[in-house]
Amino acid sequence: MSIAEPLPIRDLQACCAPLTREPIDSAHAESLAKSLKALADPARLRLLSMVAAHADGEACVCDLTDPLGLVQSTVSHHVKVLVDAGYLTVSKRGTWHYYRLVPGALDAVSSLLTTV
Amino acid sequence: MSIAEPLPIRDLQACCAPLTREPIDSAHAESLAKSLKALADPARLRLLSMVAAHADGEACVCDLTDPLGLVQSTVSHHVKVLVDAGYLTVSKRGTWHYYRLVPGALDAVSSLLTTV
DNA sequence: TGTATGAATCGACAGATGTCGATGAAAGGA
DNA sequence: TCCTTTCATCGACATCTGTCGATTCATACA
Repeated sequence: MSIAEPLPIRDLQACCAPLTREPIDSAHAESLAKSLKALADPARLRLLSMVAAHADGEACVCDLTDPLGLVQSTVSHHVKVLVDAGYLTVSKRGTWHYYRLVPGALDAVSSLLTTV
Repeated sequence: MSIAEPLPIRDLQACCAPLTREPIDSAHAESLAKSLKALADPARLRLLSMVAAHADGEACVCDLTDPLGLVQSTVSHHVKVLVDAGYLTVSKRGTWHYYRLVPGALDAVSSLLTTV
C-alpha cells in the first residue's frame, strides 16, 4: 500500500464513531466509502466468503477461478482490490500465493455502520 | 420498490448467515453487493449521517444541498438510491419531503459482515 | 386562476469499473 | 537450459455511476 492510498479500514475504526453517532466529515466519508466500495461487488463478496471457508482459511487464485466462473486475470484483479483495501493478506510459497482474511477487518467496517 | 428490485437488506439478514460463516451463494452475493453499493459513496454516507443527526431525526432535500455542496437534483438522486435500498423512508407533508433512517437497516447490513 | 416553492425526472457527459485475452515475471522441475 | 505452472500486469471494451442544468410535477397560497 502506497502512502497515497486510503486508510485501511482498521485505522478508520480506531478514530471514528459509528456513522449515526455524529455527522461524519468529508475525509472520513471518503475513506469509509472506499472500504465499502471494495466490498460492494458480488464476485468479491463470494471470493471473501470462499477464502474464509477454504481449508486452513486460505486459498490461492487457482482455487477460486472455477467456483467464481471468472478468468484468472479477473480473479487476480479482485484479489488485489481486497488486499489493497486491507481485507486480505497474501503469503507466497513457491509459485503459489495464498490469500487469507485479515482478522477483524470485516468487524471493523461492520462496527462503523452499527447504530447501537 | 418494484417486484424486480433487489431484496432490501432486512430480508437478506432474515435469511442469511454472516459472510464468513459459510460460502455465500451468487444470488445473495448479488443482493448484499447492491445494499453495499448504495452505501459505498461519500456523499450518501454523509447524507445518511446528516439525516440521523438532524433535528427530530429527519431532514428534507433542501436541508442537505448546502452542507453536501451538491445541487438539488444530485441530492435527490442520492436520496432515491438510499430509499430504494431500504436505508431511508420518506414522509410527505405539503411540498416538503422528510427523510428518516429506517431503524435497524444499517445494523442489518452490519451484522452480515461481522465474523463473530 | 396564476404564481411560487420543494422535489422528481430527464438528457448529457466525463470518469470509474468489471471483464476478457494477451503478455510478462517468478519459481520450480526435467 | 528449457518447459511448466502460478500469478500480475497491460490494453481494450462495454457498462455503470456521479454530476450538472433544464424541465416537469405537485402542493400551497394569493
